[in-house]
Amino acid sequence: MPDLSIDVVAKAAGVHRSTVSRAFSRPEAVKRETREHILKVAEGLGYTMSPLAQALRTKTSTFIPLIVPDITNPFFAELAKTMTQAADDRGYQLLLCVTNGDPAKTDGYFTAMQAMYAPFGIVAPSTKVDTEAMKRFDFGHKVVVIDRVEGDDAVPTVTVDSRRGIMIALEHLHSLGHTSIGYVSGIAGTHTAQDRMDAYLELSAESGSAPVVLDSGSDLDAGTRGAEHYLEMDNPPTAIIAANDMVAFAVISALGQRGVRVPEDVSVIGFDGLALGARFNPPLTTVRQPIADMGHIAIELAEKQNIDGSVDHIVLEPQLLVRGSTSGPRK
Amino acid sequence: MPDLSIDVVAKAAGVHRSTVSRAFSRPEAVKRETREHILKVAEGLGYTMSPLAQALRTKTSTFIPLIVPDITNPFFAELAKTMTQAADDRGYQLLLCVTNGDPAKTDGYFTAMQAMYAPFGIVAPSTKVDTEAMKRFDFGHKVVVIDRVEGDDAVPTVTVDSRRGIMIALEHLHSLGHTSIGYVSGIAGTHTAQDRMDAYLELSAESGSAPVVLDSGSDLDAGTRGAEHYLEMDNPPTAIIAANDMVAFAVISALGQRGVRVPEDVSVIGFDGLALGARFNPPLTTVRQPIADMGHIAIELAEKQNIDGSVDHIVLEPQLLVRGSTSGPRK
DNA sequence: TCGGTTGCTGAGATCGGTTGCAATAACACT
DNA sequence: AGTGTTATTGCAACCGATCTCAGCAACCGA
Repeated sequence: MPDLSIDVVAKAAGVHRSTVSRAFSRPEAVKRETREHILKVAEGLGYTMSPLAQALRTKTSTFIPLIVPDITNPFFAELAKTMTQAADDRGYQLLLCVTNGDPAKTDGYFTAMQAMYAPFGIVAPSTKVDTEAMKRFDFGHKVVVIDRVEGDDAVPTVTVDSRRGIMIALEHLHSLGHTSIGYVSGIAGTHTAQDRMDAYLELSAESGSAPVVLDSGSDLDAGTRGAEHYLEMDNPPTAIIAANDMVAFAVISALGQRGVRVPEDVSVIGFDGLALGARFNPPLTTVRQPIADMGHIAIELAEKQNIDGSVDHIVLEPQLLVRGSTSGPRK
Repeated sequence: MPDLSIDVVAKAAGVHRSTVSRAFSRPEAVKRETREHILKVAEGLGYTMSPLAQALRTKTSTFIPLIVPDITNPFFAELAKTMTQAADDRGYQLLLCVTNGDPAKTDGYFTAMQAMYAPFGIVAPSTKVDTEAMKRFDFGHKVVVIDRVEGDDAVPTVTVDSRRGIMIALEHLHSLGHTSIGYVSGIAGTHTAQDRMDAYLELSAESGSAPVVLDSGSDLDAGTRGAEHYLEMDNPPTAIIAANDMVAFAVISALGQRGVRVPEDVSVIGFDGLALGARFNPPLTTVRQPIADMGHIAIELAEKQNIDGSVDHIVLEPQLLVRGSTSGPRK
């Protein structure tokens, strides 16, 4: 594969490099036939422009970093998937950056992002660590966050309405006849986790039933502990809301190992709407986040901000997704 | 953030650009004190070299593309996770490329990879499409494939021993007392899927029991169809081997919806060893692939090949991971 | 026929580094 | 002191594009 530079094409087409460059990046500035000829020659040679050289010169690239803490978490995986598509649709190239919760790595990715002249980046939920780093690198105006953020003002965000989601879950459970509804918390550090918990506490109180927090832990074992707590109770709730689908899985699994069946003995509802949930045993009823929309919107927000400097905060509506893990309470 | 180029540092340190360059990339070529001084100045300015400019000039970068068909599949997610780490350990930066099975995208990533001067790339399973593209782009000698490959010779591979894995599953099931063991196939197009199927067929025959292929389909619904098939049988097997964990999940889920319980009514064993399986209901017994090892080894293989041109084929041993989805056959 | 536009293309500097080559300094040896 | 090495550093071309500016031809109206 002979090295193909713009000069090679230029020579082959009998024009100057700058003309070739224009033929590609500013078509209207080149005479129609010249351009067509150049394009044909380039095509024949199998030439493509070097994104590196391009980025170096123009100080802007088409690389969009997506920073997630853990790609193993299906929520982030689905997000990554739809965002890859969304980015692609708009001519960007998504770069997945997995921090594994390591602040040093977050820092690393931010500097890399800077160095690669990424026009903007997307940060998925999103501990304080990440947002701090964001500011430190003066990226406040080039990042979209998929979560609510501390100083809500500086950076655009897209979130789903946590309170509404919990409300939907509660309503669903109420409508099935449940009155005693427990809660198991999710991954700590994120605002959404906190929001969901708060919403549960408030809405429970409002509806007159006492909140039962089975576990407020942060790690992946919250589900397991929540289940244990449930088993120890004299008068356990007849339904459980899990802060997210992964936790719901863990709860159901742990319960199952103790002989408690879902939904026969206790109903469980998740939060996320993972595709995986459809293949769980039983299929998981859950509050669905419009993940695909989030991806597209995040990119739109970023582009919009880059143009007119606007900082928007989009809040999406979650939806109820009824599958098999909820039913009426056991008599 | 003032633009930080090598010249800025050079001026600040009172030396020439080339000296700064050497201080970073060829330390031994600069007098100790000079280097230290430069590094200090750079540090103070918060300077980092531009990987872009560097790659452009040296025609080699530290970007390692990892090409996967679907990041939503937990197997690839786990692979991506460990490979990110492995790459990081060696000073590389992993770029996750998700093709969603789109050949055009695969092509796109390959050219991008070429343009970015990636020293090599990793392709995870891996339909014919991918391997063809590999050759088309003359990347045969710069790619490691995580799967077995057609013309096994040209490109280094790391795989786990499918036959051995199936054997382990079979042995486990036999030791529990099962004699009639069904099989549900996995995602098509990959060699590993074919290998596992073949191994099942052969080994079943050898052990004297007739193979029962519940579904040989390729898509994600193979599990569901397999379960349906099972339900229609007059004399269904007492255990099922699923070609991979995802399929196992689907099988158990579909079975569960029809009132068939695992492992009480039928045992199910998966293949992959996903962390997710531990939180399934019931926790999934499975044949574990050493995913983390695969990641590290893939990178080692690539580096080795880059140095001495060797093309190795590493085959790893799978392990049995007993959890809760298998037990003795129902009397 | 001449000054003024307009449209297109070529020259050459530049982005941020790398690197072969030359220049200088320092040191060893006869 | 004279000469040969060796260690450092500066110079300048180069990687593959982009972009401003200038040159040039065609075109317009008077």
